[in-house]
Amino acid sequence: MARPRSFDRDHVLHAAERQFRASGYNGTSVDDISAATGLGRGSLYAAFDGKHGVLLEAMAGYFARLGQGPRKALAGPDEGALERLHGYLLRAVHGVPLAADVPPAPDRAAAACFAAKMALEIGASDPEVERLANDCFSVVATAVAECVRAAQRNGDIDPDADPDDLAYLLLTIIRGIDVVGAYGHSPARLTSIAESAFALLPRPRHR
Amino acid sequence: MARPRSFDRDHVLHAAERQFRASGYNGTSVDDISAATGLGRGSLYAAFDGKHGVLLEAMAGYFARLGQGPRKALAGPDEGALERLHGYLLRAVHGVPLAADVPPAPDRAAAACFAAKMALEIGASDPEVERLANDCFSVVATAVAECVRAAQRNGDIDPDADPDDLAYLLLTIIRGIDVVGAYGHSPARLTSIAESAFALLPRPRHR
DNA sequence: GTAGTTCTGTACTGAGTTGTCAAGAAGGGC
DNA sequence: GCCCTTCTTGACAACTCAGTACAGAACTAC
Repeated sequence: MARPRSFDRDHVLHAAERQFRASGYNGTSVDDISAATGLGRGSLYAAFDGKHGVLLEAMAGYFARLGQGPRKALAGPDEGALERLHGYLLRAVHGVPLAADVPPAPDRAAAACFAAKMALEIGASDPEVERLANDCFSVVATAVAECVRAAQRNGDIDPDADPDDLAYLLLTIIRGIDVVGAYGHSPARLTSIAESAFALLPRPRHR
Repeated sequence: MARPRSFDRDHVLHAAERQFRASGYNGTSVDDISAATGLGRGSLYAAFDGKHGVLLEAMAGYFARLGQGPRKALAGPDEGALERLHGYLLRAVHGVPLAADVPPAPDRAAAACFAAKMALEIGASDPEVERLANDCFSVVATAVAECVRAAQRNGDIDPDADPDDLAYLLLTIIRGIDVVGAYGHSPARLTSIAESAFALLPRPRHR
């Protein structure tokens, strides 16, 4: 009974996310989003209620993808849990991809976690963004902690270590790699950091 | 033979730094800087050549302060080196203060390392900022590595560990704490992360 | 005290920004 | 095939921003 939307909502949000990650929130104008998505201003305002609305929805989409990216990558049997953690740490060197089948962003600052970037830039003055970013962190932290527990059950990590503490630490390191990557360090250097972190994981004592 | 400046250059740069750290680069207007520093536009342009110039000089000042803050805090005899590392990690929970005698910023995103914040926000499109930020990182990394070596000499850290790798990892964790802090986590949670990191430092085997 | 130089504040310009609006286009129900 | 609803497009007005220019103030040297 009415004209249907001619654009794919997710596709638009992806393009907007890429733009926000590349230029930051305040560095991105509505015209930039318009150009990146191909949508006119009017459509943008009608569909997302402006720049801030686009950001919130893009972050919500990002959050939703975390359930299919990191969470799936970390879930699995106890046996390979330690190796899954290892792989996850190493993949963090290349940043957080826009989507599973999309290559990571060319420059490292744009490859950093979307939620982290937005939280650092505007989280202090934007509670909604801060909360969304924290949600992103929490969901991955839970997945990492579960993977740590799996590795503990398999005897690969010291059973006395607190899995939640360890998960927080690992995620903190991964977010730190994003920052160090933004300084312009080579992937090799970042890999070295990730490997050092992995090497320090507490192994069972009776080894 | 001419009218002297009526403002203190360092004071102005400090105020500008606070503003940049609170609102980000693109979120800060020249008028904001003017209001924060009390300087008129004309004086700002004459003394610093505009917003970008203010940023570069503020970052240079930040860099200079690193030599008196972290570097001095980490330097010292081999004996207390491990404890100095411990203290440094724990202080990172409160962020990087504007100056030694100034309390840390009220909200955590504004307390994050100035260089890191700027690198993440505009480093990708601003090579000068990226380089300055990297300089900041390097000088502290060197100081941390030296402190690690001191702790190794004192038998508190595994002598087989690579001090440079460990320093990079520790600094990555500290930068990660900035990010996690921006999510709104409590200082207690950040402290827990810092303590977990410290606990994982490789101790000598013959203990 | 005066001249000369530099600093300070403000007004101005042009570009860029956001959010709105109205007119036209496109598609589904009947 | 017609009508109605919704989407889309582009233009518009109000505003903010960065950077410049100019006039006045302050200070020093003589």
